[in-house]
Amino acid sequence: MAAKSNVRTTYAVISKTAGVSEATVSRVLNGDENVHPDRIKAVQDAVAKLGYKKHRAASSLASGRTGLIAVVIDDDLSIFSDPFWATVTSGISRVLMKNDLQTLLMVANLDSLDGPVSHSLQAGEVDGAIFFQLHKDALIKRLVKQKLPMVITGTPHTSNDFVFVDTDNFGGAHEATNHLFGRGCTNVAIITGDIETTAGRQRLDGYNQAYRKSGHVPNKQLIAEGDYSFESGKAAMQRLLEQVANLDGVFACNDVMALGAIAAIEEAGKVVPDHIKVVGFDDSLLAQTSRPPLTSVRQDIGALGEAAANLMIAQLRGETPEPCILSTELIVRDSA
Amino acid sequence: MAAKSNVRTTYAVISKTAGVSEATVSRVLNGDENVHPDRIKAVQDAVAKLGYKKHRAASSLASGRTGLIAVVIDDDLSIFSDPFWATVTSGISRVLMKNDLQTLLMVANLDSLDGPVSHSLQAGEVDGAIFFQLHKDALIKRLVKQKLPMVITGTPHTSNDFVFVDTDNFGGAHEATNHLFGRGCTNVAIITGDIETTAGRQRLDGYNQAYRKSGHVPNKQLIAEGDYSFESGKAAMQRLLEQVANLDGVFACNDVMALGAIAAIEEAGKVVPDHIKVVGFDDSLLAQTSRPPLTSVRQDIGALGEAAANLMIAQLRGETPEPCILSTELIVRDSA
DNA sequence: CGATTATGTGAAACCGCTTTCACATAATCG
DNA sequence: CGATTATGTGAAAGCGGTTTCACATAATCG
Repeated sequence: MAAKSNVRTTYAVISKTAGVSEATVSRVLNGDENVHPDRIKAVQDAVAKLGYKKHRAASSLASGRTGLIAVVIDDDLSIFSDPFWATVTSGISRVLMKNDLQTLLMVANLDSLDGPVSHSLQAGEVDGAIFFQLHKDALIKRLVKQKLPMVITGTPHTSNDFVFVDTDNFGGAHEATNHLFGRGCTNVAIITGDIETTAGRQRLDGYNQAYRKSGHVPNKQLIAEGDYSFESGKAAMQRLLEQVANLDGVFACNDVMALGAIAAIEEAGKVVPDHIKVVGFDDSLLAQTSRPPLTSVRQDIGALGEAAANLMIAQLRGETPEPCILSTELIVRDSA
Repeated sequence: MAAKSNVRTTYAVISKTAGVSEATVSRVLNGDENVHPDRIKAVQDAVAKLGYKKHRAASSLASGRTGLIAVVIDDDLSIFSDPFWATVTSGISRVLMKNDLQTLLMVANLDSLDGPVSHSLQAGEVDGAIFFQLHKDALIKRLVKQKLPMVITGTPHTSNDFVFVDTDNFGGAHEATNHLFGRGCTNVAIITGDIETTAGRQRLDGYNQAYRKSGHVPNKQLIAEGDYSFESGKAAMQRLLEQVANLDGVFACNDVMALGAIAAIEEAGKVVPDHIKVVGFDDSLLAQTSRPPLTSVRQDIGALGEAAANLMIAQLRGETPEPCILSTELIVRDSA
């Protein structure tokens, strides 16, 4: 009388209830075309009735597909204070989940080609990997050879052969700089981000081109190098204030540096935006809460994640998708 | 002549190279005590030589353990701008990885007891789950019955039966309030967070108790309700300024609201900290970059994640660990 | 209308690891 | 010193799906 309760529902049970073989159950559950409608129905009914859910491990073992996509993040300083990747990741996760894939998070140092992450990826523990802002290409190159589907968030140094998504850094910087000219500025400086990164260089390029288009020539003195930190923004601004007379506009390559710049400007006794106008990049929370509220280039970070996930899914289907560049939007507030 | 290259190394290969049975290979690789040292050595050598890595799916299927821990995040607004959970998660991930566990990220709406997350967890796709700031206990309660090891980050409403980690919200708020009195304030208001949450209530309690200890009685007028947003902080402060004469100190339950409060104070023509002193909570990036720099209660968020992971690991070992409360530190800057 | 091609199905092998069980050998005991 | 108890090991049976293969039946053809 004691019913065997709580035994896992398996194909055995389903095939019995539906009156078909386990093979057919598998076919139905994997969307095989060549199954008679009646049986498809029978299986689906049984599945619904029994509340069946496939056993991932068993399925993986048999099929070789794990249903897992790794999101790999270099274990860096920036991670700890930057809401950026959190947002991207949640975008990725949402899309993957909709496609019945799981997100495996790997936060680790990627310098070594021999770390646990590297092992996991090479051992086929995942069906694909999405990378964030990589400084080292070595690992990626190796994985590409192994034909592991990959997507890179941010433009890679060696742009060939990789599938990537990125914000339109160039366009955003271009628009920001343009906006400053449009507001009547004539001496517009830039506080760059880390020029080692592709994003940093692209933003600088955008600034330069906008400058040329305005009919002026970008003076080298107007280019101050920062590293995305508050301090660097402040220091860069102080230097600019000393060296450049008539400075009336600054494009900072992220919001944090823009705030640093504003701090420096106010310490020098000048007023934003009356004397000097400031534009940031990211449109982070900081931009909204600072005083004066910061004009900034917004990138749709969630969309970035979703795009990355979609590119991954395309690859899993066997397609070879084109890289994807997402456009930006200038949010105008009081600072410029 | 064509060597079968690129075939996966399996126990079959290892057992041959090491001259033992597959069973013994398994024993060695799972740390079984009862194996002769010589054979352990033999197996380990073979493993090293062949660069072997266990096949997770196969191992899962056979053992019932997946090696996966879910990190479950309610798909809420807060996620998108709050670096908090990113930091916690990376702490979790780091510790888990060290213990040969993987982090499965699940960002989803948890209201339904029938969503994909719920299914995954109940279907045994993971060995345990770490939850963030939950509003609904229903899912958790069900999982607890299924004996799925769980850790909750943040204090749950129904505090019994759950293993959780949290910041010492009470202590932090207590210290913050105390600090204001120590600075000579006599009329100290609080801008609370969401009182529905345990954290919000605990911070209020800390404020109240510190107030009483100082010998004064906390006036109801001094308690303004916020919801952690900039706007709410600003609005709350405006109300306080109207209603309370001689206000000279404010404890805001997070940094964002503290900035909102400062904005309101300055708009009212008063100066921080000369007229009114302000303390925040979180010691986020905002606190460092605001003007004046914000005195704030710092919580070690990375440690919170590590603690959560460690509690999970303890449960996996069969222990029933005590909840864990992490202490805070008051970072004194210019605002108070 | 018999021969050929499509279509649908189930039996069974297999994916790579874990674990039970039986068994051989070594250590301990009365 | 024969009888117990420990200790170490391998053969083999799963774990729960997927996929090949052979086979039956239905549709199409000359």
